[in-house]
Amino acid sequence: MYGVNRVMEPGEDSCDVFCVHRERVENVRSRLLPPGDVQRLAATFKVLGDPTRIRVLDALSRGELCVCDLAALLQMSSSAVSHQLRVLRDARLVKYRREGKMAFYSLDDAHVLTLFEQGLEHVGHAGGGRKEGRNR
Amino acid sequence: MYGVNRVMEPGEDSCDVFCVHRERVENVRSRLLPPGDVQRLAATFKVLGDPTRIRVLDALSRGELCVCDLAALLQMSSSAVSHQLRVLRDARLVKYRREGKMAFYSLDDAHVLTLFEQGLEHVGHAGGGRKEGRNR
DNA sequence: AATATGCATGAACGATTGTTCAATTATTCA
DNA sequence: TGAATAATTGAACAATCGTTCATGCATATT
Repeated sequence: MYGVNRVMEPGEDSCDVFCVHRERVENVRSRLLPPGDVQRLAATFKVLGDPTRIRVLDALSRGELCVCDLAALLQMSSSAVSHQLRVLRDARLVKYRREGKMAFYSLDDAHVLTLFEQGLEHVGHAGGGRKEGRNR
Repeated sequence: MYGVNRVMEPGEDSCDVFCVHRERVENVRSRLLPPGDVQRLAATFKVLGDPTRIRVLDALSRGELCVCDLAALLQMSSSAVSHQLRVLRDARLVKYRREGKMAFYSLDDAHVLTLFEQGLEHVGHAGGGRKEGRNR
């Protein structure tokens, strides 16, 4: 098939590991994401990778809510909510608007909801309980 | 506007936190994702939330590779790669095919690439270096 | 059968994470 | 001005994560 189990030449550019489909690897290497993108991408997904933050985003997917609304809704302290909101804010997943002493949070843009839905598609939303398509 | 800063009645269903836009919260509460979906969604994103695993998926986005290819390409031990591949496999993000003593890994389905691209859109792939659209 | 290879796994370590508790800032109302 | 309220912040803790190192298990080669 390909050049399986190629043995590396003595003088050749050594890269620590042998036993490689060389052409294929070189081809892929030239098209890898730049490190900056890798970091940013991983950072974004990492922020999404917490149940509490998912619940926050899910709550906000219907419209803006203030911190104490979120705290009441999710049954957690406003401190905990606030900490998570900061993380979400730093990742530009939510934005906020101040009105008096309250802060109203909402999803930052459409990408967030799309990511959300794509994720749900992947896990197959097999849990039931809510209608498909999230009708909104 | 809404019923801001409503005071909770003495006999009323207490939920730990006050100061709520009650109708709004109740409305949202009835449409929240079921806990199972929340967990699965967070678990999937958590797996995606690591630079090494992003690099693995990025490498596999061009086609299947064996473990030692990945190790050479990403300059890491095959043990580390194998561990991460197991995590990715458990999350159904990659699948594998055995051929002799080699294991060829590839992305599990189209959702993975879509999630990937959506994530890139969110971070704005500001790093440059690779053409937009990933032409594939 | 004995050796070598490609990969998977378990234990263990340092590093990071999310929560709680306490204190602080900023705004509203009396 | 002073008290009350909404939210933010910092320190600290247990829990989780990703890597390394060592070992185990198949398959292939001699």
